[in-house]
Amino acid sequence: MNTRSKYKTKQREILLGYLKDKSGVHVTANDVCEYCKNQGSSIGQSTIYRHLESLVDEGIINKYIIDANSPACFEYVGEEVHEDGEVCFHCKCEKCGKLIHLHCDVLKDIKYHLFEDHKFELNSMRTVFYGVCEDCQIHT
Amino acid sequence: MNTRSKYKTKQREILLGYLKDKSGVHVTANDVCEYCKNQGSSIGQSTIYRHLESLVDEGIINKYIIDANSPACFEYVGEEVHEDGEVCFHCKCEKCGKLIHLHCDVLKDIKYHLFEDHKFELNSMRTVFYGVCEDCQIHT
DNA sequence: CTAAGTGCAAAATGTTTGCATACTT
DNA sequence: AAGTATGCAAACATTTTGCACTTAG
Repeated sequence: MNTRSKYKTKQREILLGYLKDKSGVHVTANDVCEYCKNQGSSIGQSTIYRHLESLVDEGIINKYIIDANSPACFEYVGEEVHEDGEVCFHCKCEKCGKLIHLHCDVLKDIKYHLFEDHKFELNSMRTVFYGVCEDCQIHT
Repeated sequence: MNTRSKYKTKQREILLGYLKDKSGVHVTANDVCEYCKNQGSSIGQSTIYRHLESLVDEGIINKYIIDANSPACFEYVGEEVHEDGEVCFHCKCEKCGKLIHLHCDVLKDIKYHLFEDHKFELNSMRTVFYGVCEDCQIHT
């Protein structure tokens, strides 16, 4: 469980830089692999997985598990502490599998409503809306 | 994607019966396997997975993914037909595992909002809100 | 009779682990 | 020098798939 990293290595810098650069976007372990490959500075997948785990542990990135058979997604959330405010939702298309990332004020109200009226403290990080995305509604 | 079952088979009956019996409890694909084995009427694992998928598709059971490396959990939520207007949401407590059913007008608006503003057609049967229930907020 | 369901074993997937080597401090 | 980090390949666990066979309607 205690997987925090202690040394500053080239691999960690590259990985963290990439994640930071992709702030607000979902990134899979494989995306990182690909990126590194294309950069010439390839990083072993075990190293990538190990760092991703550390970073989640350290609270620098978040991990989202959308579906059993899709790869987990990671997202940079920063090294600063995040107080309240930040509410982010995910929509998963049941047809094409696309993952849509929503930062929306109206949706923030859901969290408030659930808590006030239903005494349910929503974990918006983990909650995923299933449905059909725009593209798939057309191509039916 | 259209995996609804059309025939009534012995295997489906056994599986559904077991799930119904375990209402309110988490059940993994493996649990079903074990149960069947112990009942003498063993069912192939592919059949189990295929039925579980159908049942999720039909909205009779819900699927919960807790962690990438743990098996998915399933839970019976009922066979009643939900008419078009009926929007029903489920809240799952991350601590005690309790499943809460919500019929709420405010929540209906979410569906409308997602469609109007994000062009996303929500499947409310399949969407689960994760969070912490009232009881578990107190006992922390 | 036909379409759907079954079950086995093999494949696929995403992730983790063992271990020898290389790097940080 | 000592403790970490790395990377490969092999191991893992869960879930899916191909295919021949059976069964429900």
